[in-house]
Amino acid sequence: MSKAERSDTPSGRLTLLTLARDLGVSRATVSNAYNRPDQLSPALRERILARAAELGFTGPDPMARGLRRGRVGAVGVLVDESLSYAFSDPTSVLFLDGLAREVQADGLGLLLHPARRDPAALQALADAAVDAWVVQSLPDGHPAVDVVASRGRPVVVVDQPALPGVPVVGIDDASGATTAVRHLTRLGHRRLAVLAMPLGCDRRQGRADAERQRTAEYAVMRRRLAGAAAAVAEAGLDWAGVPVVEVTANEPDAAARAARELLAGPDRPTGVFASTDQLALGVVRAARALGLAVPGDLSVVGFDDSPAARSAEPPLTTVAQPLRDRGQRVGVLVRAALQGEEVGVPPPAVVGLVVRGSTAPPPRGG
Amino acid sequence: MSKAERSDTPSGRLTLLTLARDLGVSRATVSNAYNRPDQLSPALRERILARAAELGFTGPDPMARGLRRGRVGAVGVLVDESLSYAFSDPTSVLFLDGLAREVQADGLGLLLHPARRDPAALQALADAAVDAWVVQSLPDGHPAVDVVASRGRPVVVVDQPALPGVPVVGIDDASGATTAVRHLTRLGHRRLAVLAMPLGCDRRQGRADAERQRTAEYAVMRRRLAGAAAAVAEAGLDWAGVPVVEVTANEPDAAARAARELLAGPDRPTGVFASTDQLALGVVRAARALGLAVPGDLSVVGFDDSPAARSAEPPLTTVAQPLRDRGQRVGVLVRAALQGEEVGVPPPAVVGLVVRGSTAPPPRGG
DNA sequence: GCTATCGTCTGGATCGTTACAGAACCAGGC
DNA sequence: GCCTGGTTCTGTAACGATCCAGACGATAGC
Repeated sequence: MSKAERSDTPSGRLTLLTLARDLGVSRATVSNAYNRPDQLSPALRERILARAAELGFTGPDPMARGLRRGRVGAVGVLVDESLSYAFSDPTSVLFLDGLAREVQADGLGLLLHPARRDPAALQALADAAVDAWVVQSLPDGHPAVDVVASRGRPVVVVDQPALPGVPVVGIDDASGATTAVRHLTRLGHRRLAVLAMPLGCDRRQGRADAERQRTAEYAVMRRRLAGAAAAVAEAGLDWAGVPVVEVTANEPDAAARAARELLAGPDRPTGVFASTDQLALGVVRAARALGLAVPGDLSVVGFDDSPAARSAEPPLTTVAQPLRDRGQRVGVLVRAALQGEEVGVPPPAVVGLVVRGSTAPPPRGG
Repeated sequence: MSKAERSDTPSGRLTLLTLARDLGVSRATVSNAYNRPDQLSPALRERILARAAELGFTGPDPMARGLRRGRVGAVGVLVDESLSYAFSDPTSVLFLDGLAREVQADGLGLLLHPARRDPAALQALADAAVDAWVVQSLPDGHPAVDVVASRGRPVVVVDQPALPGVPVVGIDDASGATTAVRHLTRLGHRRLAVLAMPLGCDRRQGRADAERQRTAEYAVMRRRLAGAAAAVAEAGLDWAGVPVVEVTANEPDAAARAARELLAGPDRPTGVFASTDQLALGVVRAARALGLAVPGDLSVVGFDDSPAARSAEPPLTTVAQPLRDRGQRVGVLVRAALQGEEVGVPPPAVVGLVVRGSTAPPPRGG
């Protein structure tokens, strides 16, 4: 027996060694009983497991195993700012669900960390024990992204920000937005407006000028606005004349507040492109509060095709993106990367317009 | 120099040792540069950190540190079945948000694991590297609960199930339900009905008889039903005559489906106690679809006081429990337990009825 | 000048596991 | 009898860090 084997500490904690000494076998054998059943006789394995249960030993220590194997069984997920936001946004919820479902096949859990900017939070990210990181829809240049990217573990980005050499799972936001706005112009709408999610971290509310649109920190919004602009130009209209209203948060309430003044004016729009379904729901609510009929007086197009869009009253015309699928696709990439495969950047998923009840031709007088 | 120090592997990976050799100092000193700045001269520390940045060394390996220190910086959260459920339920969302906010002060993240029953999933739980577990509202006797409880780490349970020696953060469900139903009886309602969340894992839908109520796997529902029964008895009514309808999921849609048949009958109730706000929202929706006015024809009381209850139309009368606070309280317990403090079972939080617009005296003819 | 104290830094032990090379044993074939 | 091959088990060396007791100078106090 080696020195270690002979050591006779009373050992409050239960370890492989405890068990091995108790049974008079080597640590390696106990380890094999758990990890490689084919490496020892079934009889001995049975004996080991039985004695383990007796002593209350519940298996190898996860951290020690993690160190040795280089795996902990956790996928880090960097979500925007507060968890409640990540949980309130249906897009995000379905994404996380899809991701969790996919990675749980490998026994992986999701380690959620909000992407805060303070040093303590950044340090916590650097210290987080994960096998890979998923960065979910963060603004360009967020310091937390650099931290996780520098840890040398596989990284998969969702939507944004683009990182050199890092696969991004996303959709063709621009063409989705173009389709949405084109739907409105083809219906005959000439007075349009756009509702935008936050364009920066400063939580501004109100008209976003061209400069603000161009310098938006969220790439997704930059792309959707650009797509919308393209459709507007295509219809022979002036993009500068289309009010783009930035909302403080991607929530119906905030959108309703923002939409109220937009719809109260004299030259109110007849067609609104809301860049997410959450915003679209708010627009519909505001319209109703002002006595406007949707789609009679006002057409609203959303984006995402969240569950709420389907069950809304009226059901929302929206750009459909495969929400839960995205999570799953990210999970597939993560699993592949963890198996050492080189993963390329997948092409953006296709999006298509789903026409429902929230859009119609503009009112006669409009 | 020791044998280890002399070792001249090319070392693809960057470790403390790499850096120490490069700088001609000991591993301990490099470690101190990161963890105990007061243990070495500022000049040397600066030199170490600078060189680390140069070489691209981003700090000590989290797993090795985890093994040595006995901490990984993760709180495991065992959530019911699928993550999307945990994310869709506002109760759960606010709870998780409160928990995350609290524990992030210690740099802890939330490791989410769905509580599945298959062996692979249970194994994944046993192998999860966490400092503590939070069990969120699981049915009695769920095998996953045993697994996490047996790992020897601190455990805090939310609502249910009760575990010997484990602190539970919860509310006085029974008295909350009693208050809610009493509110209806005091308004003069005599024909009552109750909507219940799932009582078991078998996702049944329909009337739940006394036996089913008594043997419900979810303690929270057992308590709320018992509380409701008490109020009914108090009003001199027969609990057996009050239909208790079990809904397949805690969602407005499912509740609306279940409520439809309840409200369609000839002797439809004039007052419904929905055991969660989600269910209450569904009842209101179903009532409206049937042409019943709330609260004119039907009074509805919810439970939880979720954000949706406040902004619903009409705003829901409901039993208010401090949702985000609960998360924070759990976080406090977890942090305390991790600091080695003995944590007792805190008393259940107080709940109170918030009377809003969804309740009124029964219609005259009723 | 001699000890006590302080601030810095080092070496070795340790955390609990898994990977790997090889020992011990048995059976079978020539 | 000797070699080959297979199964089963052992011992040692990592994995990458942190903790702790002490070494080493320099400074201060007497």
